[in-house]
This record gives sequence, C-alpha cells and structure tokens, in this order.
Amino acid sequence: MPTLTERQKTLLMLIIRDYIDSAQPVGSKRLAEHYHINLSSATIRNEMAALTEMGYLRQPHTSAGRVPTEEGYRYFVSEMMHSAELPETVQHTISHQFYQSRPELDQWMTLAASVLANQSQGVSVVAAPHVETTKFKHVELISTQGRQVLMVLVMLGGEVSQQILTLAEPVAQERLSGTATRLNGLLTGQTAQAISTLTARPDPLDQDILLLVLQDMRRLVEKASGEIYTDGLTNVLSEPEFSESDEARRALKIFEEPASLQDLLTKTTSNSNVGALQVLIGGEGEYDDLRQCSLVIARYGVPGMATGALGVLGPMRMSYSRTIPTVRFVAGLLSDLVSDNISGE
Amino acid sequence: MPTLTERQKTLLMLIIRDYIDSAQPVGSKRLAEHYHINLSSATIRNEMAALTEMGYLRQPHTSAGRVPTEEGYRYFVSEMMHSAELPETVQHTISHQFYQSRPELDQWMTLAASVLANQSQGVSVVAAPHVETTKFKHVELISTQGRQVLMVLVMLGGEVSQQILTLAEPVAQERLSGTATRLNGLLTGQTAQAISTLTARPDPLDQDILLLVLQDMRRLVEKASGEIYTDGLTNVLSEPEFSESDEARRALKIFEEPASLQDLLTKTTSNSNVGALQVLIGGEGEYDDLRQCSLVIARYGVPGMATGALGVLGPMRMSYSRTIPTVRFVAGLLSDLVSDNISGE
DNA sequence: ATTTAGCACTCCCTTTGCGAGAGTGCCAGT
DNA sequence: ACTGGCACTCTCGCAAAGGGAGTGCTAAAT
Repeated sequence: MPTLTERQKTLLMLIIRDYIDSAQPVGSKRLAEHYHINLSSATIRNEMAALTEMGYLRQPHTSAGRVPTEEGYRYFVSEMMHSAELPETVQHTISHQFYQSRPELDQWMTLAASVLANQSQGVSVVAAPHVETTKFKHVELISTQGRQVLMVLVMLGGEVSQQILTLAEPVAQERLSGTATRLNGLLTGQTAQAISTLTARPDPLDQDILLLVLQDMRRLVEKASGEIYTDGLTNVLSEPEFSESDEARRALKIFEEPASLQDLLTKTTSNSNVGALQVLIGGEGEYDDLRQCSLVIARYGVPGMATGALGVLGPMRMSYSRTIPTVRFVAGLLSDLVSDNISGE
Repeated sequence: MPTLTERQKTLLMLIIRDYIDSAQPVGSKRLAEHYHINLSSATIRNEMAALTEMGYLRQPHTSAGRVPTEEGYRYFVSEMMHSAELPETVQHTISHQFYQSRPELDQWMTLAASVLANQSQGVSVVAAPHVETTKFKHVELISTQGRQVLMVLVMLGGEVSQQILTLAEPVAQERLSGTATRLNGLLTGQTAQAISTLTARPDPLDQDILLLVLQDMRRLVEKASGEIYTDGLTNVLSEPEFSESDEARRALKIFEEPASLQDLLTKTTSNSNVGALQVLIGGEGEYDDLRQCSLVIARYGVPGMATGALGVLGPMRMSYSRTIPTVRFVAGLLSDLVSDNISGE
C-alpha cells in the first residue's frame, strides 16, 4: 500500500467528492477552476497520473477525466469514517421521531428504514433484533372459533410470537386456560433446551401444546434474524447507474427475496461487533450482483441478548459522507431502544 | 361505439397481442407474414386505416406501424375478459401452495402477492381483509416487564390485534388476569358502538383498560383496509416503459407509500362487488402517475363481514390474458379462505 | 364489390464524416 | 518543483446521406 502525500490526499478527496455528485469523469482543468487550490492544471495532471498509477483512479478512455476505482472509494471511506458525525439538529429530529412514535418494534423498524432511506437517498434495509437465547415467559391460549386456537407466546425480553393452531377437535376455553396456567407454572424461565428434556405430561392436551410451544421457541431461535424492513427503492431508480445499466438493477432483486437479504446481512456482519460499521464497496469480489453498488451496514442491539442489522445500499457513487454517519447514528439509537427494552427483565 | 366486422376484430386482437410482446409498432406486412391470415398486406392496411379512424389504433408517426390506443386495449380486454381461465394445472399448483402453507393470514397474503407477481410478471399488491363491523371476543393482558403490558385483543371472526401498553405503575399478573376476566364477561359479542355507552367500572384499572380496548377496536374499524403486501417490483423494471421513461417510474412511488396505495385500492374498488374485476387502463384520466400503466384489481372476501382488495400493476402493454385470469383466480381463492375462517364463528 | 399488386412518398433510424471541446502526456523553461 | 505550451487522442454533437419499413392511393384482377 503506497502512501500518499498530503496534496495527493486532498486531491483524491476532491475528485471523489466531485464525482459523487456530478457522476461525470472529472478532469484536471475543471478541478483547478472550481476549487481554489493554488495549482495549475498541469500539476494536477501529474498528481492524477500518480494516483492512477497507484490504483486509486482510472480513466474510462484515454483523454477523458478520471473516475475513482473501488480502491479509491475505500481510501476515501477509511479517511472520513471516524470523523464524520451527523449534525446535532438532525440527530435531534431523528431521536424525537423515535421517542414520540408508538413504542412498538414494528413502528421502530419502519421508522428506522424510512430515516435511513431519506437521509442517505439510498435503499435501506433493517432486520429486526433477534434473540440469541430465548427463555419462556408466558403462554396464552385463546379459542378463536371451532377447532382453531390462537397461541400467544411471550419470551423473557418481550419478544412475542403468535400462531394459530388447529386442534383435532373443539376444546372449551376453560380447558385451554387450565392448560395454559399449568404450562406457565412449569416453564417460566426455561430455555428451549431445558424444556425439551421435560418428561411427559398426564393431560394429553397439555402434552400436545407443550410440543407446539417447544417447536415455536425453536423456530424463533433458529431463524437467522428478525423480519426485514426496507424503504427507498425509488430513491435509487433515478440514479444513472440503475436507470441505464441492467446490471445495477439486478442488485435490487436481492431486496425482493427476504431470504437472500438476511443471508447477506448476517454473513457480512457476523464477524463484526455491534457498533462497528462495515462498508462493502463494489461487492468486494464476493457478490456479483453488487458489483456496481456499495453497502454500508452495521449490527445493533445488545450482544449476547438480542441483535439485529441494518444498512443502506446505493450506487458505488453514493454519498458516503451522509450515509455513514446516519447508519452509525441510527444503529446507536436502536441499540439504546433494544437495551431499554431488555433491561427491565 | 362503432361495431367491428369479424375480420377487424381478429385483426385488432392480433395487433394488440403482437404489440404486447414485441413492444414495437406493428405494420401490415409483418402481420401478413407472421400470422397466416389469408390476406394481403394491402387489405390489412385498409382495415388498419379503419381501426385507426375508429380510435382503436394510432400511429406514432406517419409511416410507422400501429400501436393500440387505450380504447383499443379496453376493447381487447372486454372481449377476452369472460372467456379467460387459468389452465387447470396452474390452478392446482396455486391452490396446493395455499393449502400447504401455514394457515395464517400473513402467510396467505405473502403467498398471494408472490403468485400474482410471478404469473403476471407485474407488480402485485394485496390488502389484507378488513372487517366491516368488529365485535369483541376476548382480551388477554400479559405483563411483559415492569410497567409494560401486552394486550392481545381477539375479535369475532378471528382478527387479532396486539399492543404494548405502558401503565403508570407496575401491576401484578394476577390483577391483570382478574381485569381481563371481568372485561371478557362484560364485553363478549359487543360492538365498539355498544361498548362506548357502558357506564363506568368500579376498579380504576378495569376502567383504564376498557378505554384502551375501545380505542383499539375503533382503530381497527377505522383504518381503511388491512396491511399491504407487495411483490414483483423488479419484474417491471426491465420493461422498456419503466427503464426508459421517468414517467412510468414515478408510478412505482405509489408502492412505497402504503397510505396512498390503500387509498387507490379502496377508492377504485369501493363501488364494485366482490368477484368482479376492474381494469384501469392508463389511469383512466384520474391518476396522472399511472398514465402509462394499467391496473387489474378485484375485491375479495365476504361482503358485509370482511373484505380486502388485490391487484396487479404493469405497463399498459401488460399481458392481460395472463393477468386477468390470475387475479380472478387468486381473488376467488382468498375469498374461500376468508369465508372458511369466518363461517366457524 | 372486394381484394390485391404496384408505386410514390414519408418519416425514422442508423451510419458516416467532421469539427469542436475537453483532457492527456510530455518537454522545456522558469 | 512547478508551470506553460504543444501535439495528440478520444468523445460528443451535429448534419447529411442512405436504407428500410410502412403508408395511402390508384388501377387492375378476381
């Protein structure tokens, strides 16, 4: 990794910044005129040649301006990563929105997706927090009609799962309530692990429901992450990368398949800590469909208890200086909310 | 409305069909060669002139082929509306998917959106069924942590609403259960209307919860329709209408704002019966953003009890012969499911 | 009376050529 | 070490030219 002189650094930064909002290859003359650096275009040309040599810039064709390479973006991002903060007023506006919304996970996720999309002008994706070990807290059985029973399962930490069961034959609400009460006494505080070793129950209904509870708890833990929320798809459609090339558009397909999206999120953030951002530029050789895109992602939540992931996808040319602080800030905010929600346990 | 000769009719059908999958203006020669009608291109030209005169076709410019007008599409649609049926094998595949999915509304809606999108290659939208009058069936109060209480409200017909309440001070589960039991005895079978006239309760907790229940029931009835599910956005992005013109792309913005989408669905289907399809071609002068699009929609469910809406959006050039039967079939399927779900009441 | 063949015409779309403009690399001079 | 100058390259936009597809009309054939 060659080192850059101070001048090369500022030049590189300027070029990338210019390209990000013009989407046009940037040339030496333009640079010398628009930004008041006291350098002639010739000097800039020399430096550009050096930067090109080092792999930070490239020319679409001989005698066009320069365009940043993935390497260039990476350098740019690593330079401004730490310093960047969202303006305080914006921070306040966002927090305010969160604290005045209805205190429900669903609302928070939707809001987070919306904030991310609007601030970054990219496509946002938020995966709901997912518990790592689930402990039983309470089960409720409510007869809805005929043989159908609504089972509501509440976990320590507040996660709720509801499911409709269809029993072999109609059962009165009283009997259901009895079963629920017995199971509550028996299971409170237990993990799925512990429950699976319990011996058989005398009442056949108790036994059936116990199995269903267990199955549901397992499902909760096994699924890789929580539900997915996205927003801002249309933001990106007007960007030249997406409206012109088929290739970038293919990246959007990922957002229609929750499974592959979860995959991407968990895979790329699995080895990173809560609080640390990750910036994937140009698919990093791994994801073909993202070759023209960048992805800024972060984990949030309370490690060991419940964590989720969120991020923003945009063209490689996206406004990192806006996206990165936003992702960081929203991740922090959600971490606080999750932690508030858990602490009361 | 001028009447068409049999020959003009078949010609019009062919032209539209050809344009639908070529996206190119279709000329007389091409028509004479590709489809083995025993007519010379000259004759076809005469008929085309007549059809143009009548307003079913138009020429982008002198001496280009013909393109269907909105009027043309309307004729086309009204001609094939009734006869069109989905092939039996497809019908079976789809039903099969529904009956083997978990019997939950959420699953069904997602599946319906997916089937519609795949079959029609357009963007699908499904609004969950919404009850017209809600009667109370059961309330459950579960302390989750500290002052937070999960309220689960079940309506006659099986609709479920859950909400987290934050009380002024912590309350023991026993007391919550007592309140729930008392309210259940009191409210079963009542409408929101009736409940609002009830006199005050002695226990202050009972009173508070009663108000919250009432509020929630009102919210359920008031919201115009159920939650919105969509799928297939990317299907449409590769169509020339969307990848070339900004205008068509603007139509997709509607899909990012659940509110405006619900509006559209309810407004356009409010005066139509369950089971009747509606086909909006080119926004029908009403919706500017849909000028280049068509929309096939239907209501489903059980009138008077619970109904929802679903539909497919595509370019005006969409494959009606595939979309219309699919929408009709899926609407029927969902109607059956909803009706099964209600009948047991 | 209807259909068809032929013809002249119109308009789009692509190709071609050319000049302007922007940018580059390099060299020589400050 | 920087800058001015110069020759060179390549894109882009524009205009002109040619091909192609399609049309409308008329006159002949069925």
